[in-house]
Parts: sequence; C-alpha cells; structure tokens
Amino acid sequence: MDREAARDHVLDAAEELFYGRGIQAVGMDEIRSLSGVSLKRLYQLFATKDRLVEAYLERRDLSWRRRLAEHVESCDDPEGRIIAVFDWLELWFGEPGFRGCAWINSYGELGATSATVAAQARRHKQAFGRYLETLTDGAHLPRDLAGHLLLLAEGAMVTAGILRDPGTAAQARAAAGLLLESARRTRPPAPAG
Amino acid sequence: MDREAARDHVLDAAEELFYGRGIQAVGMDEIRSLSGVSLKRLYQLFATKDRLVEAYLERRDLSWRRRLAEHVESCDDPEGRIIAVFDWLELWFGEPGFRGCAWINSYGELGATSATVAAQARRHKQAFGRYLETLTDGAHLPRDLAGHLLLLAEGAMVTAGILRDPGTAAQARAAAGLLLESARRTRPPAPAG
DNA sequence: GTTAGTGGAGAACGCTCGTTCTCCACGACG
DNA sequence: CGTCGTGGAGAACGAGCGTTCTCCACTAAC
Repeated sequence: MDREAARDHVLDAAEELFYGRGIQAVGMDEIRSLSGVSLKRLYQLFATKDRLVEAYLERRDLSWRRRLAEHVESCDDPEGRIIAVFDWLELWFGEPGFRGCAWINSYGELGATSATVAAQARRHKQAFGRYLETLTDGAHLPRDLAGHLLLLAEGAMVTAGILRDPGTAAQARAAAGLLLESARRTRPPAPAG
Repeated sequence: MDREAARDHVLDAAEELFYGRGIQAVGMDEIRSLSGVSLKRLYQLFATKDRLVEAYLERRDLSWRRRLAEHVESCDDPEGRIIAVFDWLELWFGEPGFRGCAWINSYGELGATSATVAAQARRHKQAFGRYLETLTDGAHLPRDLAGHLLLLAEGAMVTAGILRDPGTAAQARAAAGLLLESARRTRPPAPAG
C-alpha cells in the first residue's frame, strides 16, 4: 500500500470514528484497527493525534462544501438554489449515522482547549456563511437574508442531531421560504429585459 | 460546612469548569480545588463523575429556563414576549465567559457515548421548544412559528459561540421579527371586544 | 548465502485521571 | 486522660491512551 492510499485509509477511519463517537472517545489504536495501517506508519503520516484531527476536519470541510455545492448547482433558478440548500440538509440529516455537524460537535468537545479546532470550526462556518451570501447575491437579495439563513441552517443541524426529529429540515426549509419571501418583498427582482 | 452548602459549592465549581473548559478536560481534582470540598466528601455527595455531570446539567437547566422566563415575563405584550426571547439571548451572549450552549457542547462531547447526557440535551431542547409554543399560543400564532423560532435560537447560540460575532443575536431577532410578521399575516389577531 | 533495510505487530513507557485508601488531627464522651 | 468516630489532605492504585520501542519476517543487492 503506497503512502497516498495509506493516508486515505487512515482519514477514512478517522472520519468514521471521530464523527461517530467523538474525538476524545477514539484512540489511535482504533484508527489503526479500522484503517489497517500500522501504528508506525500512522505516526509517519500524522506526527500526532492533533495533526490527524486537523487533517480530518480539513478534508471533511472540503467534501462537505463540495457535496452541498454540487446539489445546489443542479438547480438553475437563483431563488431555487437558496431553497435547495435546505433540501440538501434534509438529505444529509437522513443519512445513516448522521450525528449533527462535525464542527459544532468538535467545537463543543475541544473548542475551549484547542485553538486549532476552534479556528477550524470558525473558518468552516464562515465559509458556509460566505457561500450563502453568494446565493443571495445571485438572487439579488439582501445579504441580511444570508445571515438569517445561516442561523436557520445551523439551528437545523443542531436540532436534527439532538432531537433526531426527521421533520426538522422541512421546518427549516419552510422558515427559509418565509424569510426569502420577506426579503423579496423589500427588494423585488429587476424587471425582465 | 453542612451537606447542602458543600453540594452547592461543588455544583458551582462544576458549572464554572465544565461549561468553561469542557467536561472531559476537567478532572475531579480541579473540582475539589475550586470548590474547597475534600475528595472524600465530594464522592459522598456524588458517587461518580457521571453523577456530578448529570447534576450539573440538571441544575443548569432549571436556572437557564428560569432566567429566560423571568426576562420574558417582564414583558406584557404577547408578541413582545416572543421578541424578548431574543433580547435575552443577546444579554446572555454578552456575558463574560459565554461559550455557547452547555447542552449543545455537552452533546457534541459526550452525546455519542453517554445516553444520559444525550437524553438530558434532548429534554432541555424539548422543554425550550415547548416554552416557545406557550409563547406562540399566548399570541394566538401558529405552532409552526415556535418551531421556526427554535431553529433560529439554536442557530444563534451555535453561531455566537463559534463565530464570537456580537451581532448574532440582533440578526436572530430581526429574522424572528420577520417570521412573526409572516405568521401574523396568515392568522390575524382575534377582533377586540 | 549473507546482510542491510523496510515495514508490521504489538509490547512497553509515561502520563493523566477517576476512584479508593492511608494517615492524622480534632472533638466528644466516658 | 484515653479512645473512638469524623473528616480532611493527599498518596496510591488501576485503567486508558498517546507515543515510542523492540523484535521479527521479508526482500533485494552483492
């Protein structure tokens, strides 16, 4: 197994275990068992557990935002794209093993003791917020709306994780629709032609 | 120091440390140091650390909901009470040492490994949700609104904790105002008299 | 065939921490 | 005055875990 493949296996195992059970609850031995990569090699790839955690959050950030963007961009209507964010949340919440947002959970676990984890959570949420702004910009709607949608989406992630209520995403989408409608009223679309 | 006073001191220390730094990051020795209660006595009051965590979350649940209710009930207007929830969030977010919601953080840390903590987080959020329903009921507004407000409030707690943006509560209040307005439009207040 | 190098398996080390134990000071009672 | 019980301080124990080390099998070059 070459270096890249080993790295991927380790990160796959880390993501499954850290996300599913929490970071502190998972030992390096378990990462080894699940990844099939020896402890020696593991420490050659990631010098410390902290580094592995960092790489896990980093890789998940890229894939999470890519998956969201791919779903949203399958919709052509600018306002429809905004709603599509919440459709995607619903898909995500329904995935087996869903356990809330990895960054919210990591922040709760390590935000107070690890500046790195706190910064990664902050960056991830800022990136998500900026993405929502590109969507409201694209629909010629005020950026305030993006901020409101961010709060709704974050609340939905938390609530879906803790309450395990499958209706949470639909609730969030409904609220997003109402906010979008309010925003449209204050700034109607530019006249066609 | 009698049993009750010792118990209070221990819970005060536990709340300060667990909330401020995370549960797993704080050892029983530190609880002893800060509370001034000997380890022996501490274990007489709480047989295990798990029990202490349980008692911490339990007591904080009661005080958090009481503080919220006291602020909300200082307002007489039924719709004003709904907005007052978000005013109180702003006060809370501004308190020194604010670090997000204790239950969201605990759930992120221990939700996957402790059924007790997961259940306490769930109960706390359900109680908050029911409280919001009493407020929408009181204003003769649909319960859907309460669900939407819950998501906004949860999102605000998470975002304020992670992003440390002091404008978060105001954003949430503005969004709540828009949702309230939408809801009022669909179900106008009963005619006076 | 011998040897040097690589990598795997897992034992070992050192630290942290939850929990228990030891020892001692002190006050109450005979 | 002696002794017994209570409670405090903190040492000690045992488990878990991050990290390192040891040992060995295997391969390739000469």
